Amino acid sequence: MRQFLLGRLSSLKVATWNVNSVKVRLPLLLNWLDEARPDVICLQEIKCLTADFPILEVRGRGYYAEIVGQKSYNGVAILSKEPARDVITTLPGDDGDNHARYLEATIGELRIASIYLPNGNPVESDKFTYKLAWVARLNAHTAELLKAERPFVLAGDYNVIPEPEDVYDPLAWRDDALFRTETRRAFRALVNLGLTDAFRALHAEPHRYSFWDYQAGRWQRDEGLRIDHLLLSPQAADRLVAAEIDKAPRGKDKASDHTPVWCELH
DNA sequence: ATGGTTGCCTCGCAA
Repeated sequence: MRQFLLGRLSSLKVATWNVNSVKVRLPLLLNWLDEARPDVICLQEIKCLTADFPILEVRGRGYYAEIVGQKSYNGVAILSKEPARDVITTLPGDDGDNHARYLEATIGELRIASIYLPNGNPVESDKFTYKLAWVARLNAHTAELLKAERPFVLAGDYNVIPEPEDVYDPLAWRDDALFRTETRRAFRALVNLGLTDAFRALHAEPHRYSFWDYQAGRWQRDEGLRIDHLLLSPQAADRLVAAEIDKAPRGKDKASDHTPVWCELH
């Protein structure tokens, strides 16, 4: 299997990054592609129409691009050194859902999804209902993916804080849509289908974050959330050799409020 | 401190 994952390469680096506008973040994105050289990177919140994605610039760095954009909000993409195959652009289960939040494709022998799960705030609104329904759809679709018994990675901004150790102040976030009991229960049900949280599988230490709010000096005080996750199928988890959160891009000028998370499969 | 910041075909909304 190994030699077929990405042709001549012996390992596969898979990353996820909510860039919060690909237009504004393009210099930082291109810089990170040059430095980190992921084989695949899933992007969220590109915040542009598909036709406006800077496809020539990423081609110049050696990446193919699959894009699901929409005006102003949301939007996901998958950049990869090898071209994507068998692309789907919506999460099955609700034909009326027109948010650009899901993209799934095959790269080499790896199935990969770029996920931008709904935020869900405020909790007393239909946005929270939509969030929980979206996770339920993802759960149902994942159950189908698992039947193939192949390596896959569900990568993205889940807008879910899995555990108290994944947030700087659990009490303050208790009733937020990212940390509500219903949200965490739905996320656990997804993971309990048999998925592995790549970062947590290799890092026991608490308070490792992938997002810091722009407001109130959260970055300067390292008061963040771990909400960007790489969930691996059993066949992918068997090949997991490394996982990291790269904090460096969050500290740069014109940073996204999220920073890249990546894992390596042998 | 019910504050604070960023990005969007911006003057309100989403995060």
